[in-house]
Amino acid sequence: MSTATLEARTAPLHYISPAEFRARPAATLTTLCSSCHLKDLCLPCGMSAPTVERLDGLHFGRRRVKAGQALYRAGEPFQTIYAVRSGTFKSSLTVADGREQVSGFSMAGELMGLDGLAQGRHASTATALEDAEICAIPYDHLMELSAGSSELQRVVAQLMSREIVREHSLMLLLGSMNAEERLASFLLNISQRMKARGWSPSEFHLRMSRAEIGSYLGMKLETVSRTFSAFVQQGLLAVDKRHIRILDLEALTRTFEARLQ
Amino acid sequence: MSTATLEARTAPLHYISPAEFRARPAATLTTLCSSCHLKDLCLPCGMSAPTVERLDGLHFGRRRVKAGQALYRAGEPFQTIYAVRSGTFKSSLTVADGREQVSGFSMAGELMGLDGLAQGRHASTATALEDAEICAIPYDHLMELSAGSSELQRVVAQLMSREIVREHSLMLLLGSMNAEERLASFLLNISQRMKARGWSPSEFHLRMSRAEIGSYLGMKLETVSRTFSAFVQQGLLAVDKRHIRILDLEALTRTFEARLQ
DNA sequence: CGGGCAATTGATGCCTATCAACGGGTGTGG
DNA sequence: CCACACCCGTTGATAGGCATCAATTGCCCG
Repeated sequence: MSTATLEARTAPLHYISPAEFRARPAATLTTLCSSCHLKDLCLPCGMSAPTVERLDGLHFGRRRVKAGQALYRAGEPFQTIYAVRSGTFKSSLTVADGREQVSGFSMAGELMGLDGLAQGRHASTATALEDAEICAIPYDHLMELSAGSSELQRVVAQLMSREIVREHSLMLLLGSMNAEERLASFLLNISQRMKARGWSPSEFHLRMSRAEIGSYLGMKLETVSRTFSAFVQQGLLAVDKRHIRILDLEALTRTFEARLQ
Repeated sequence: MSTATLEARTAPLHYISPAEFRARPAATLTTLCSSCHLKDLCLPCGMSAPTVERLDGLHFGRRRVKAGQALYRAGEPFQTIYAVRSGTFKSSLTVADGREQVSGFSMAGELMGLDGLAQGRHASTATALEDAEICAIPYDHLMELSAGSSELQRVVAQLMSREIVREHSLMLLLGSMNAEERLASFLLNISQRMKARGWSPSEFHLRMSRAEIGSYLGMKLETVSRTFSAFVQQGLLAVDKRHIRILDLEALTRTFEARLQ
């Protein structure tokens, strides 16, 4: 881990404030969806070519976010949704005493911030787990544009609905699975998302700590660690810290489905 | 409980199929949002008067749903969202073996079915817990109308975002609260929703079984029952089956906040 | 009156949280 | 340059909370 990374991860919670972050001079780099290598994963996914070209008119600003920095924080005014270009983020909910619950992880091509629309303020905090780059999508502009395009309107609505469905499955997990099922489910999900991005689905590097995985899965970090060890002993995985190799995908899937049949 | 109610609740899962249900002749009764007594809770909430009048043009169909009937089922094509006019619904996710996990309860003025948009098919099943009445809102028509009204567009998007935020808090509950905190949280939530509807916030009748509450809160029905008994012993509640009286709201709130400070 | 379901309560065991100790890696400061 | 602090991850011992199995009551209805 680089010096900058460690500094940021261990700093009092955020390295520079998001307000400060956004106060920077406007990004000089902008992105065109039509020529983006992520267009099959990201906002344009499922759109017709003409509609994607309309998106180009918005010239989404690109920004870098260093590991440990917050992209936005719960309570801040909502104006922008974000698409991950590179790197990994965690979204977390903060409760009164400052403890956090991780509500999701976001990888390249995934959108963040849709939960801010309800109250006009961000409902969660997005933190980079490694140096990352994002597209900033001004929500107002996107709405104006989609007023003139039923297709764009549909896609945006679908994205929000997909977020609801995603949370459904997390509720299933938190409500009715045991530790092994939870971790298996998590690993299979990561594996699929890696595959969709052209990476190996069977060997990857986790960007989050055991504590962050545990928070996401509703268990303690020690239990996460023990469950990893159990999977290794069962011959399902090879684990070296955050480096994971899936040795027996079918058995892992069976573990995950233990409660589903 | 009426004969019809019991019949329906104990029938092999649904009394008449939703397909059959929807194949009925078009409802003769339609509803105007502008003159609806629920307009401050429901879809029109937060809209300007002119926009609400535009909604009137859609003439939402009204339908009755008997206790135990499914309004829609997971996997069915998505065309319509629904607003509860009267009665209570549960939304549930079904896993492979037929077991269900309750993902929410809906009361008068609340919308259901927004999760169906993601895949074009309903992601959950909505079942009436008592005889109920709903407004059927054709999603296509709503989209057409909102293309011409940025205000309507905003409200619909906010409704979806609100659903995401609602699920956030359920994730917090499932991920980090113990049995007493979960049940306290549930009761306080019901209490607030009762109050918003002009009913007593301190004395009400639950429409769902202990098993349904347990499924929603990620615990077993026996634990729900025991936790109710514990609250009675602590003087927080009076409980007679499904009839609940909150005796010490502050203490209940403290229980709920035990993990939040 | 008997069958079936909802709810309650008791006894027991398991899963996971909790507390604790240790090793490895990395940055810091004497 | 090395001792030290700190964080991350792992593993062990123990305790506690909740699931599980089981029995009972009350209620509704056939």
